Amino acid sequence: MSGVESEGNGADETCVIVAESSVDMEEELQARGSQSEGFEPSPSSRAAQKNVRGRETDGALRARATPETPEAPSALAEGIEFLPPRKKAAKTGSRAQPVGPGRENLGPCEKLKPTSSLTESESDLDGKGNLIAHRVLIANKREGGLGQIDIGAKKDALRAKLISKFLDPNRHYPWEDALASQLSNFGLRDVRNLCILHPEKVVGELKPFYREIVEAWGKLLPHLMPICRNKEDVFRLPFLKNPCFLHKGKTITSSHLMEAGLLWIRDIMNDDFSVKLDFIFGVLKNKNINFRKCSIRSITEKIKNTVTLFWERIMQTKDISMQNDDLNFLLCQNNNPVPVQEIKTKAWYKLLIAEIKRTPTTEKIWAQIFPGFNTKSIWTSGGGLFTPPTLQHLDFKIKHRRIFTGIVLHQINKGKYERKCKKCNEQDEDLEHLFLDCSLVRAFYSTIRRTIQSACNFHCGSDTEWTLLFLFGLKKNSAHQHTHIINTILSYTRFSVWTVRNYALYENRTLSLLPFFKTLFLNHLKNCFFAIPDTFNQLLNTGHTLFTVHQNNITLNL
DNA sequence: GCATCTATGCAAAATGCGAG
DNA sequence: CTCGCATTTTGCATAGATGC
Repeated sequence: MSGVESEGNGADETCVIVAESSVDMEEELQARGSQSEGFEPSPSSRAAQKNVRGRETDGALRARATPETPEAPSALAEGIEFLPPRKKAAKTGSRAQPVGPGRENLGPCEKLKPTSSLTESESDLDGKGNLIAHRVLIANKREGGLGQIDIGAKKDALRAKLISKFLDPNRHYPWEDALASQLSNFGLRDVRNLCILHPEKVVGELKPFYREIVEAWGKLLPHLMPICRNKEDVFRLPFLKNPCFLHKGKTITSSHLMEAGLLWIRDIMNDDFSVKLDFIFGVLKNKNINFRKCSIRSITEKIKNTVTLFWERIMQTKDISMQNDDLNFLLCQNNNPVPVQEIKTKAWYKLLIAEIKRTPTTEKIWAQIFPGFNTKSIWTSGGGLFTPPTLQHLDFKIKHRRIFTGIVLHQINKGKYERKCKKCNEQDEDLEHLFLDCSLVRAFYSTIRRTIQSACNFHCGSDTEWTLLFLFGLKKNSAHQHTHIINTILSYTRFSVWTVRNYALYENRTLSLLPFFKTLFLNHLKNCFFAIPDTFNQLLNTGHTLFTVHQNNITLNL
């Protein structure tokens, strides 16, 4: 599928996710709209606006470490960003965002850059650091993706829909004859070309549009079964490269039989499924084909076995009434065979996606670090109450381990970054150190842990469970009544650690974690108080003692 | 960490060759 | 002409190296 991979998805392959990992389009639009009206759902950004605007995360590096590079305007809240193919991205500034307000302090010879991506620093990482694979992101959120659309699969699904319309005996379309004539012009030179998987050489000779149709159909064919009402229908099927007839999981090929033009089951079999060996030998001899009887015998024996099995399967399946003997297929969904013309494009798409999507690599790594931990559960953990996109973004990056730690940065630019943690100067900074083991972080965590325990009446057993909690949050469907609040606290906890670390690394500034966290969290509560008063009031009355509201003034009990 | 390219391994099909 | 064994070819999947 060179077309799809190299062209169709070229941009998708390098796409990156910036924020809003769990909001749908509507919410995203709302968030953007409210931002433009001055409402900022992220209190962090507010705090940052005063003196360190936009430095919460990536911005820090961008603003200081590379003064010639302007920070992209509200880059982190921009949503999903598609970067052009890497080489072009590095060279051209054509996709750069216009310079927005608040950019006065930047150097004179600034160069416009694309908006933020998962990369931390443009000067060091632009175009590098592959982010999260497109194949992962097309999975749904419960599987670690973002439900991103795969355009290639979407296209194939539409092509498949075309075929299923073509096969519908009850409806006729003006373009059917054109498609039928194309199908009789290659391979088997018959509409039953739709029964087999064609090699690339054969498909390559087709006109581009029909080539796409045949290729898309080929991807779905292994899921399908041709409708056969009787033995005669079976005998009209081709047996080479037909996914119905598998031997040891593979389709059967035979250049001898192909060359001899013996393509259909009825060409080589009698009504009792015995092989017409002598006839085959005769045909091969007549056509001057060099062959071995034993080779032919073994290949036909395989065909006989698989055809017999297929026939037995046909006998077991339900009788599908057909009006005529046109070619048609069934798709088995949940053990329920459905004629293809009833299949929706979305169902085709899902089938195609299943082949492409990959489970996130990060799952394996978390499983190594936490033996016995169900790593799949991280995708349904976290979230919280009106969590700002910036925080969701960070949480998503942590889950995927796409954090540019000291070790990674050092690898990329040895002169500029050290492996050591800038905060404690004790150990090398890997992800576990950054978010869990750093001595400063640990002290902070124990405070948060005590707060959650006492104010939210939440208790979980072991230290490991707490560690997992700090990394991923509580499961969304957790029975605990304060799940939302706890997840919000934890999200801000991670975000505070990350931001304070960035101040230390990029600006040599030391901030205290706890006060920083308090400011951010309080601002968030205030925003929620004004933005979603009803939900907020509901939360107030659930019995926690985390904060109180008195005359529109929120007090944090921390 | 991921994408790309290349090398490698594997199994099945095709072929080579000698013996009968 | 057939058979058995060995070898080559082919198609496919996977592993490893490399670059970003």
